[in-house]
Amino acid sequence: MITITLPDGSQKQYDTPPTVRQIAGEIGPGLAKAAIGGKIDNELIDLDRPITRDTTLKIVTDKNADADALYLIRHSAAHVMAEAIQRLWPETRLAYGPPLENGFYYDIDCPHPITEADFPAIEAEMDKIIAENRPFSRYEMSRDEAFAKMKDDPFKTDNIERADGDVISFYATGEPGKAWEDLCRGPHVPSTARVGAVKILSVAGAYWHGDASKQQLQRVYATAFPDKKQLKAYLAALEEAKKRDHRVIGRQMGLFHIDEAVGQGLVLWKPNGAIIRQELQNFISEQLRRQGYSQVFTPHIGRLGLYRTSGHVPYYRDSQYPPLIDRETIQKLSDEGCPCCELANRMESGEIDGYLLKPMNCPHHIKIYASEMRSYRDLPIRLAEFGTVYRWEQSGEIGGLTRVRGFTQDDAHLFCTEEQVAGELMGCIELVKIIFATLGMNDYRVRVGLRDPDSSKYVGKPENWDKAEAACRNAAKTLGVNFSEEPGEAAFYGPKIDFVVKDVIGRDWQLGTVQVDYNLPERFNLEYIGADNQPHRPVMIHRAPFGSMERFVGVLIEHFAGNFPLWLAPVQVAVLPITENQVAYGNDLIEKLKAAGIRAVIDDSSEKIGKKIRNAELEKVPVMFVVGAKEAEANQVAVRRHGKGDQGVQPLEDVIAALKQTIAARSME
RNA sequence: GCUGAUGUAGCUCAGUCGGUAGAGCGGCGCACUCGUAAUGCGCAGGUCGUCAGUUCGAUUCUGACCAUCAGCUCCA
Repeated sequence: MITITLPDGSQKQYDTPPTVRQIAGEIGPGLAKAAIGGKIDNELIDLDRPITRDTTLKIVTDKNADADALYLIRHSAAHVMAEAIQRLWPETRLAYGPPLENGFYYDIDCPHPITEADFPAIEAEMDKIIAENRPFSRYEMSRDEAFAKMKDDPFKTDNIERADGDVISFYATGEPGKAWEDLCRGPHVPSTARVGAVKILSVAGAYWHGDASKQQLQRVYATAFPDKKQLKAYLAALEEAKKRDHRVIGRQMGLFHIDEAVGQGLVLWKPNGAIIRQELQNFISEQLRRQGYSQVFTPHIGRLGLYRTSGHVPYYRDSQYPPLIDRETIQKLSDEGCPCCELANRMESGEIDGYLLKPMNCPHHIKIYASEMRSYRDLPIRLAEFGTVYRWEQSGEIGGLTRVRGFTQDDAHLFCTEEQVAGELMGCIELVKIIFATLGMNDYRVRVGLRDPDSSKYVGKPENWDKAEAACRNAAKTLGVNFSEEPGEAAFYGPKIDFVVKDVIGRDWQLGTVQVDYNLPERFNLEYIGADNQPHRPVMIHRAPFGSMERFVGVLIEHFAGNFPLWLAPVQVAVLPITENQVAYGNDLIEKLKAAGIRAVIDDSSEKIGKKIRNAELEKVPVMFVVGAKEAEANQVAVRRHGKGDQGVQPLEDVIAALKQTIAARSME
């Protein structure tokens, strides 16, 4: 007897294993028609797969396009796409084709380089297969049989090796043995027609097993929905998201510029962008004063030996700008006929000195700490700097403000005793939370980055790592937010707590970070004198609540879609005189706004008021003062808010007082 | 770094089957003096990403390089 429990709590009992199709049919013909699969406990299954145990059952339908339905549809669409591609290019071999959050892809080894021009043909072929309405038929065999069947296909052989269990399944779209088929764990929709509407999105290279030393395959990205309407809505949403891209808005609003002549990944902050950055810096500086930080300044370069001590040289040579060497040394080496590779070797060995553009601020801050004898009474010492660092990121990775080669961290290093670590970590996390709350950024995830036990890139003793990882884990637990532990995501000197957000096209970016470090204090032999009059080693905490100003502002632009709250808006008020006769009054307003510390511009062009309003709206200026003869007469302004329209005529002094208050409160308005 | 695509005016883009280019917006000028998302007319602006090659002639064809975009890999 098999008992099936439905979502409403009702139960059904069967003598022989029922299928989802059968159960759906008993509930109602409409449901049976809409059903594309089932979910027993937490496992998706085919519509026609017998259920052999007592379980809960949710019937998955394509009427309700939830995550389960989309998973089935997209997993099945991947098969349809693979079949279509193999019809067009029969020599194509299939590697791996999983569903994704918003679609699916298939990694293929295809002699024909697929380009966008091929998409319509692939889609047309897919549409044919969908129209053919062929059933997805599952059949199974033993692992050994599967190996024998797939012995000529290295990708599928590899997939079998990675599969769990002794039973390997195949899905044919049609009659097994006669129709197209693929090795697959399933489950799938009952027939190709249920795949609905598909769209090929892009194609890119992808390494087999994600290993850059392995063969590169073609990865075709696509998406699928139950019907054309939902597909269209998704594609429209993608287009909308692109308009929020910080690279687009950054240009429109004159926030930043990246110039080929300056260099890849090197950001020029234009006046409007500089205002946003400065406001953010002012904001965090206030928090730092409150939390007892000390501001420091350090130069952009440091001698190689410093980074040899820290561990940056030689481990991170490939991700740094090459060192600078003084002119005399270069001349001397040139006279000796020293080749470049020899120069590199001699610098690495320490035989030749040079300066590195700093890839991190910590060594400089460490030297500030070490410049005086420190007592336990001095601790914790918190050194903060908006420090600009340079890293040689791979060219293919660079883009916009989110991944750059020169960036400014809102960096600080805390030197404290072992006992103070937990409290200091809490303070750092609090800071990040304040920032996110102030800016209304609630959609973030927290990652605790731990060391990868199999990697050799880390410095320091295992026992130090254990202590540091425990401290991070404990601090994360106090957050009140879910977090994931991710091995391999640690910094080379210690574990970290990262705050990660998504950009408009769904890419993850690390913003705030808090890192515990027992290792650099040891490498630099840092000390403080304890109450016992003995030297002790401090613990270091690295933290940057924004992460980098560049990346943070990039993400922030997209978060607000350029519609910044008043305190951050580059232009806070646009004064719009209705005719030239009010320009003098308008200029008067500008002076008064300036005196109140409000950033304002006047549109004294000879355009009509409608055009002036349109321009100010497009420039996303939060507040507009529309002033005509009546307002000038009465020392009033007609207030208009961006996106909200006319707010009515108000006395100037009242409006300015209200704006000042909103700005001072850093309100989200 | 790898795979693929792209690069024409400040921006968005059209165009040239090889004979040195055009629109809209923006800018400038003039007229209009206007009440909550586009007033009209005129003008200026381009070594068609860079450098080679083929050709009588290259923005167009070929190659290399640079940059941008997407993905992969990487990210102290």
